[in-house]
Amino acid sequence: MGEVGGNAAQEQLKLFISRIQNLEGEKKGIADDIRDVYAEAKANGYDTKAMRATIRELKLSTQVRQEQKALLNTYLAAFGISDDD
Amino acid sequence: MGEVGGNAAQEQLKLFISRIQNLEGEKKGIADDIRDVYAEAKANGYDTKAMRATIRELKLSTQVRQEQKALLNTYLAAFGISDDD
Amino acid sequence: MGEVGGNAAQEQLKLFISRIQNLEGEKKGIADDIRDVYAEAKANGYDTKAMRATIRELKLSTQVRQEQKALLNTYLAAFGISDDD
Amino acid sequence: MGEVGGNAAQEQLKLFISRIQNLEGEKKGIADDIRDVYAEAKANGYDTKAMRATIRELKLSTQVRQEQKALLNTYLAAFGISDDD
DNA sequence: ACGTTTGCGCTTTAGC
DNA sequence: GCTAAAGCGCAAACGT
Repeated sequence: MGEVGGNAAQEQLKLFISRIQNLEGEKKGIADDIRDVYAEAKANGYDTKAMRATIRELKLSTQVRQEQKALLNTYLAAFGISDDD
Repeated sequence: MGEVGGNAAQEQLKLFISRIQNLEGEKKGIADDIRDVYAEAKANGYDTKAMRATIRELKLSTQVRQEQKALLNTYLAAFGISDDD
Repeated sequence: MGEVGGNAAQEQLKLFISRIQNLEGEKKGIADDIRDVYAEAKANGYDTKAMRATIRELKLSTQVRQEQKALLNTYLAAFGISDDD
Repeated sequence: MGEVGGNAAQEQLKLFISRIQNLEGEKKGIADDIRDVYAEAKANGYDTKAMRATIRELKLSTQVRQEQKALLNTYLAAFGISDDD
């Protein structure tokens, strides 16, 4: 009669996994969209390699800025100075 | 006169890059959601490593899985190890 | 008027960092060597993916390996799939 | 008489894997050395977190410089200009 | 000492 | 098919 605990746990597990699979599907869809944009840009005569390099550089620059800020905070912390910003 | 072709092209390029950056942002958001689900599952007592392995296995076709295992067993045999446990 | 303690400390710090950087360089060199061996094996017709899997299995103790497989099978059972093939 | 091809191949495989395992052992040794240097620095009163941040920043700066150069070359190539440097 | 969080290495995937 | 880059998993490191 009714479900045993083991089955309930199994159902919950299946639910978690189902959610993840759905999200992975969405993620793949987004990746496909990105491919499409690159293809469209290429069809309009743009150099996709240069575009990718540009995007990468923009991302890296942001990272460096964040890292420098973090580094400063680390130094301040090392000297017991609060770094509330 | 108005805009020269070069400027229009630049605007179009910036638009393409902007679209890609937005999509990459969305993709990252989905990835974060997936991480959250794993975290929630972990909080409910599930082993996330085994969950990941499960999802991987479900994704793999039976044929591919068997081929991979067969080759691994062939290589392990060189060390006198059987993986049939 | 000799060196102040601050400078000596700075020199010592630079030395520590230099040692670490050198060691990291060596470590990267070893990693490159490993890549080379895989490349050589591939050139000789071996499947590097299976080789990596083999090395991983050899590293794992039998007990741990069996525990992992048992848990995976438990999870797969929720989907009515047996991994005994 | 002599070895059959299969055995010879097995021996070669074992050799490749053995070489990789040795290199991985060396790599681990280097990693341990790095840990030791950090421990020694810490024992001398230095802040290891700040040290790690410093080393990371130095590495990242180098990466950015290389990426910028690569980006320039990509642009030059996109305009059909040779980038021999 | 443990749990959390970040960095590093590997795996996989996409482009050429 | 190969090379390179991005994403992910794991393990060590920090803070509590």
